[in-house]
Amino acid sequence: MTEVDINFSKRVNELVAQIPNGRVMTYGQLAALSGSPLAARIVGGIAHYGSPDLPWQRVVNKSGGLASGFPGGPSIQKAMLEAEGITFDRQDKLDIDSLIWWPEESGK
DNA sequence: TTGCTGACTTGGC
DNA sequence: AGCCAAGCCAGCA
Repeated sequence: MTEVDINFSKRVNELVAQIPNGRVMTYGQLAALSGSPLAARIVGGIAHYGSPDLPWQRVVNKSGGLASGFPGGPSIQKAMLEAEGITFDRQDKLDIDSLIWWPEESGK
């Protein structure tokens, strides 16, 4: 009955679903926003065993690189992000500093 | 039921 | 500069 009723996975699930087009988020951010900044791994687990309908391709690691174990390979994720309007500085690296998105920035 | 792995992050050497 | 180890929580076997 309270906001704490939301589970970790549910919280991450909602956040990923709210990522706008042309923006990306890091696992650490999703984890921190979900309540545990060190639970970045859990976000990945949720991504694999969570809702496949969410834009997990917009979820990247803090290194500015793509996620690991992505279905099809990082090249697929890169192609998806490029289709969203994201530009890559390297073969598999993106400008995380410019493409990173925060839920509080959604109105800023 | 318990145990282990896992789509990561950060700090220390 | 790059590499190693520890920590977190949830889902599957």
